[in-house]
Amino acid sequence: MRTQNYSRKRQAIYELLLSTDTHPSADWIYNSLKPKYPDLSLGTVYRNLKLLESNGAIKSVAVVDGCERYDARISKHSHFVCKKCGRVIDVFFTESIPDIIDKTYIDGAREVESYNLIFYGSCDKC
Amino acid sequence: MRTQNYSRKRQAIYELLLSTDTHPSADWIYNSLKPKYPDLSLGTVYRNLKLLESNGAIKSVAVVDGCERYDARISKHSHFVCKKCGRVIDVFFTESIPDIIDKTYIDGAREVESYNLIFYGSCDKC
DNA sequence: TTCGTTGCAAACATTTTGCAGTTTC
DNA sequence: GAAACTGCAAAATGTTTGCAACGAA
Repeated sequence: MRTQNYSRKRQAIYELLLSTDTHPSADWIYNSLKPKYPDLSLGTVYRNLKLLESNGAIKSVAVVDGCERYDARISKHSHFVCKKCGRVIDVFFTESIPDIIDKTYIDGAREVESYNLIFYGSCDKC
Repeated sequence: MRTQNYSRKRQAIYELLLSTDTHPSADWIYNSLKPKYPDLSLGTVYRNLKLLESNGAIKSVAVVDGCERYDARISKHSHFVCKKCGRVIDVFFTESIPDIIDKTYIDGAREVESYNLIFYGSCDKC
């Protein structure tokens, strides 16, 4: 992690991500914070998302319609993506899945650092 | 599936995807076929990838460094993505994973159509 | 002859970046 | 005061699209 000062806007981005379970995109975050931070720029949102991600504070959980979607809950869980409306829903699966996945042997991999399991379909609001 | 004529270039794209296990990007396909099809255009590659995908002939298996990666082997398997070099490796996991995943209950989903499990890390060539 | 397919280039959308000014420590 | 952070706008990137010509049936 590179040295880092306190930043009011980074804090706001992180807290917004913590407060929602909608797994927002950069644009959604920008529009949500803009009323409270009128001088916020989209570039700052992108820069801070990258920074928070490299810190391990947040994760990119999916790319929906070409937009990266983020989550501040970094506990092991998975996601369901609605192909119609783009909604991203948390999936807290049974213990056995991480166990089995962790034991999966992968020919050609030196080190497996993480995995991402995404379900696709249509949600109950569509 | 919408009505469709025979197309020599679409055929070539599909056969190229069948013949490799590198899970290529549109650009890689374009550059590979360009010598044999000098008048091939990148737009045609993109159009045919979308078409083949909507036909179910191929699948998008991952987005690596912002590039969609495709696979013509549509049997149930998973992938490992090297975060350093971008290599995508097939992962043929044990029977139990699909079983358990198929049984996962997802609150908020009406219908689960598919899932995608991607591992990340570094490969043995990096 | 009809309609799917293509090359080409322009358009598009998301994300990144250079720079000069501001904030944090 | 040094270094991190930011707004702004321009650039970069991967992908899509309009159109006129071409090819398949």
